[in-house]
Amino acid sequence: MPKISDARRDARRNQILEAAQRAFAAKGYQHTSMAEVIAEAELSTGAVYGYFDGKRDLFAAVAKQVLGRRNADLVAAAADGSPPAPAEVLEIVLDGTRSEGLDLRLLVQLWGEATVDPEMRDVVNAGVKVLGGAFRAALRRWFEVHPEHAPDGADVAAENLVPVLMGMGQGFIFQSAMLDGFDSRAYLDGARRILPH
Amino acid sequence: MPKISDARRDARRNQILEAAQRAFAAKGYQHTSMAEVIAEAELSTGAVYGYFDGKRDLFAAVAKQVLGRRNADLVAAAADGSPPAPAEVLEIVLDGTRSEGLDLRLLVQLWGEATVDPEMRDVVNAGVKVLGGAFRAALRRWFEVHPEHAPDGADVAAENLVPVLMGMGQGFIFQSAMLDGFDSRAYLDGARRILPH
DNA sequence: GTCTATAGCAAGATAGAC
DNA sequence: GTCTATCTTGCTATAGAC
Repeated sequence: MPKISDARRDARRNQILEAAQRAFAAKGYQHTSMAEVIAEAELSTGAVYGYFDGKRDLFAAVAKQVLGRRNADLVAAAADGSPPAPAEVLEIVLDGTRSEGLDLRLLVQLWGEATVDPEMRDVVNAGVKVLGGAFRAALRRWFEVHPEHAPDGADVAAENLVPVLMGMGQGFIFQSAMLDGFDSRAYLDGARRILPH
Repeated sequence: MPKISDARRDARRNQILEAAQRAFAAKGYQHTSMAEVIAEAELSTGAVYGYFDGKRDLFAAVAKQVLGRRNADLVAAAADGSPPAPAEVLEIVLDGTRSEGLDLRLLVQLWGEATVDPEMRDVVNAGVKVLGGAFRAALRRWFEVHPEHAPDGADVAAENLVPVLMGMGQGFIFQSAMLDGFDSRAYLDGARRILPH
């Protein structure tokens, strides 16, 4: 039986998660000390360790939350109205990050960490799998309405397009986080030009 | 005046770089200690610090070498014969990494580090700039031969395609390094299908 | 130029009071 | 549940012999 209400516990947990997200985005996961996360959350060591096992656990939780929100965007947008075109699918997901003010460097840091940490790798794989499913479903619906772009059927067309469309999204994230003078409109224009429409 | 010949010095330097590349790829830049790099190179602390200022300097040098080789591949392939189609441009660069046996996780780690380390960020920006120039030149030549895909001229068509084509390459690198059961052929097939040809 | 040994520091996590 | 104080570990980089 918890000493404080579940609602209050959840609020604290969220307070810590949001502070961690800010801190990690600012200085990077690797270069952020627990002391900095704790200061950002305006709590004390003991309090934070009461909610999370440590720095890795905290980063994994932040990542899961972020990936979950991206997926929710796409599912919501695909559910109502006419199915979005491939380029629009990409824009929905990327716009979600922008409107949320998500620092895309955080995702690139997650990728880097996932290359050597199996726990993080699992988080990334799970995120890509879920998001990929949402991509596939949205594309399939669009190809059903546009059979002229799907000679072998909507299923096959969607299946073929998913990896490379996600790749274009990952490329956007990378370039946006990394390149001086990245032009997101030009990138999306280029994508629109080659994607079926 | 060097106490040992330049050739010998270069060989030592390369020995260290290759050891560092192996060590970083295996455990990740962040999680590799200098002691491990030194053991891999079969040298001693003092010897390694005689050639590099420290771990960061070493990683930057490894990254520059790798990016330089990728660029050389593309320049060489574009120079002779008929200009490669967009999908082929992508394949040339990605095949180069495979034939070299480069562990793509190394690049993803570089990206992660570059989000927080200005020196690494400069390395990545310089690499993308050079490689982007090679992409642009190759695409321009192809569009000149295929004006039906370039209504506004070869220059504009190439300019528009470069960011998203590089993005597809970055997506490939990410997925290849990260996803369980990544199918590189399926990815490239999907790319070929949407790219002009 | 290369070696061994170690100084010196940063930071993740814990112990115990309240 | 939350706080302060601190313990412990691991690692980068240097100093000095050969």
